[in-house]
Amino acid sequence: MVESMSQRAYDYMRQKLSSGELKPGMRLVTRRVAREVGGSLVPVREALSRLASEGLIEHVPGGGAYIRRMSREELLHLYEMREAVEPFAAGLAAARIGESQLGVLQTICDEWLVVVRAMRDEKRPHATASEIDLWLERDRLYHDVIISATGNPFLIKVIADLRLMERVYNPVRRSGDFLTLRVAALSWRAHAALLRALKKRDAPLAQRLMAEQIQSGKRNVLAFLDRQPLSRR
Amino acid sequence: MVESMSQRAYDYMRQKLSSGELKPGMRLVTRRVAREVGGSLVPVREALSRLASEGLIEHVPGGGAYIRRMSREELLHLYEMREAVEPFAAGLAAARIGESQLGVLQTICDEWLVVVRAMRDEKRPHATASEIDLWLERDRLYHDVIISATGNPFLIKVIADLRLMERVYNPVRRSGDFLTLRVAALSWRAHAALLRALKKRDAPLAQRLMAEQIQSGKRNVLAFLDRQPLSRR
DNA sequence: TGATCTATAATGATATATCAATATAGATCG
DNA sequence: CGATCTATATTGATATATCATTATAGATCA
Repeated sequence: MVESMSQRAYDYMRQKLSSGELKPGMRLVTRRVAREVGGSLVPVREALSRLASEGLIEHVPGGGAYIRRMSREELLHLYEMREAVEPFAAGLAAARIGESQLGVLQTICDEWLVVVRAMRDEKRPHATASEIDLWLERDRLYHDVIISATGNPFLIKVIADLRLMERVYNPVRRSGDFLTLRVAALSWRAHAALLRALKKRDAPLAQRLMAEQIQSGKRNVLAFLDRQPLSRR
Repeated sequence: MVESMSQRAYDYMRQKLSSGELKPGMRLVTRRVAREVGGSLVPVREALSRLASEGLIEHVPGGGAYIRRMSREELLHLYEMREAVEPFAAGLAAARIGESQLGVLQTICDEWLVVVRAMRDEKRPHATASEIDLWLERDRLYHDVIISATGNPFLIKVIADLRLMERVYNPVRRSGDFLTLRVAALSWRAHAALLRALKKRDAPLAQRLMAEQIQSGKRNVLAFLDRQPLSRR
């Protein structure tokens, strides 16, 4: 057993949350999870305790564990929290990021640009499924690089948790056709601008650009929610 | 049983951390904790998992749980994290705090002023033990009030954890004679200035003043550490 | 005496068992 | 046929048991 059962159960649940397989409101039955990861109840409960502490699941006393639901108000609080820490992290990263990490970011921006140009040249208003997968995977990597560049484990942990929540609760990214040419082009421009700020070591600018990215994300989510009927499940 | 064993064990450990009874590097023996709280191993392990997730304890695989140690560098990261969130919270609080909460803060500042004047009039360079207790207890309350005023549960949880860490790892407050007349007077002035900013609903000023408070705290800790020989235990 | 080896105890990690509360599905009755 | 009642199963929460590893204390021997 290379890693503990507790850790395996924890990773298993995070993975399922990250992939979108576990959706808000779903019940987590301890024995079922234990069977799925091939362990017993104790390590699974430990994993669920950790996830509850991170705010991803909710324990109803005597009534089991559920993937946390998030009201519109709570979603706003989530974005508010991200506005507190992620721009701050971007500012730190501007001072601390290394050349090789900047190279990774540049590569990601180049890949995005390829997608944007393909969509424009082929006059496609929406990205393909594989383009969306690439886009989102690179988005995770891009932000991971910046956050890691702060070198601050507290910041890294908190932001990782917030970003996982964002993936669980942001309904936009699950909508399938969110990546329009317009959205892709704007997103590419914003990330490229942030990269330029990091290269120039311009901390205040990097901070401001990251704040704008988050606020833009928040606006998108709110607009989406307002178009949507009340969420089911 | 009004609360779950798991919660009781968790509260028990947080209490012991908060009071300073548990110090960095100490080993936590599951069976011993279980006996102390009157439960069994399972809920205690759940509580320890939560605390580990919060960064307060460290699990050495196969080797037990220890109160986390924090290097000078990690302590700097802790303060850096606080600089990210607490000033932000103070800025939000300036917009959202209610009149009654402002009244609580005013009362606390008044109590502090009484202590400062007593020390000055009686020409005592150091506070008494009971004055220190009062001072620290009101300091906790003061900051709790501000953080709660944000109304943002994410922010509240993260800052509560950071402040608990600060209590565990800040060696200054455990030194007994930290509350000199000078320190008390400066601290009172800083907190009173922040309160004025909150009353004026001046978010940028509140944010800046909170940042200065944290930076000042950081300087104190660093100066203390530099005067200190290598920490024992 | 001092070093090493061994038996014992302590401990972490996990598995299994227990018990009460809750949900579920039949069965019974009006 | 529908409502209610009861037996059964499921589940959460906790306790206890098991097993491997590590620490500890004697005991043995050079």
